[in-house]
Amino acid sequence: MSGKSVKLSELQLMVMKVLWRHKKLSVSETHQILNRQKEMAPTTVATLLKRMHEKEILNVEKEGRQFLYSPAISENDVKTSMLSSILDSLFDGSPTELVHHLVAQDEVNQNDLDRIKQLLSEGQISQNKSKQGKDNE
Amino acid sequence: MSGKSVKLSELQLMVMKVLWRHKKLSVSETHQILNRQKEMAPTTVATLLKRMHEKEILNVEKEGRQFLYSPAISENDVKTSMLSSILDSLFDGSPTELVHHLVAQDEVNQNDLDRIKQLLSEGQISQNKSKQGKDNE
DNA sequence: CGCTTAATACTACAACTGTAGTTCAATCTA
DNA sequence: TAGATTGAACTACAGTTGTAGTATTAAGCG
Repeated sequence: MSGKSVKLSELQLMVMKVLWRHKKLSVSETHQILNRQKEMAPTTVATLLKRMHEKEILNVEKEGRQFLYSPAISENDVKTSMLSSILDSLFDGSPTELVHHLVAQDEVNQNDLDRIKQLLSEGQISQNKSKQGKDNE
Repeated sequence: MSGKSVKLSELQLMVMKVLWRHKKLSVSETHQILNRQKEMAPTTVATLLKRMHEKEILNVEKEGRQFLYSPAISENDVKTSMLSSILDSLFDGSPTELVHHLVAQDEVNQNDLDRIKQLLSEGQISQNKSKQGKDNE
């Protein structure tokens, strides 16, 4: 399971990232955080969250008179889904192509290269990846 | 240049792929090709092409009484743009993370792995960051 | 108990997208 | 030359997204 193709807009992704990090937030909390990156009205955020809930990418629960939203899909699922989406649509499903492009366009520095190789070497067995960076708040 | 952020929908990408491959096509030719993958009315294709031209992602030229459309942006630019877009939005700009994810999910088989490693080795030696000013964007 | 406030609900609207019908004009063909 | 065909132009419409104003309602405060 968890193999549904999720496609999120830029903004929706911003919302998700906030919620992945904070687990569960009210509308106004979400607004406060989002507002730092991009100014918008509180009602805008409310609408966004509501719609995202309608699409079942967010869960809601009521606490008192306010809603608490939380992610209904994991960051990993979204990454997988979006990555495999561009993989198919742009790179003919070839990860090699993708990586090649990544390297060729210089998005990757020597350090990255080393780490990637490192990771590839140990790679194919363990798929343990959990690194959560906290930023603001 | 060529550092503008292009974002194309799935369908638009299909159109682009057809045009990248065939260089220059009339509406009906495009329709015929696209129609194999996804059934749609000829007028639909015409509308698509027209809109894409309005957005300057396609060039047009008139031949007799029909239009010939051709790509106004290269496949490479689109790959770069979309790749760097998800790189930033999903992987905090870290190609390592991206590759890691690619590997961690079953998208990559042993053969891919080998080729990627191979390719990384070359990348590291030959085109070793011969550019400092990645002042794109 | 009224008033202010906080929160949600409802409504709106424009741009973009997928989709395609209808109309009109140019061409080809019998 | 008239009818059929081909292409493009114009129009339409619903769904999504970004954006936010307005209305309503439930609390909390004096």
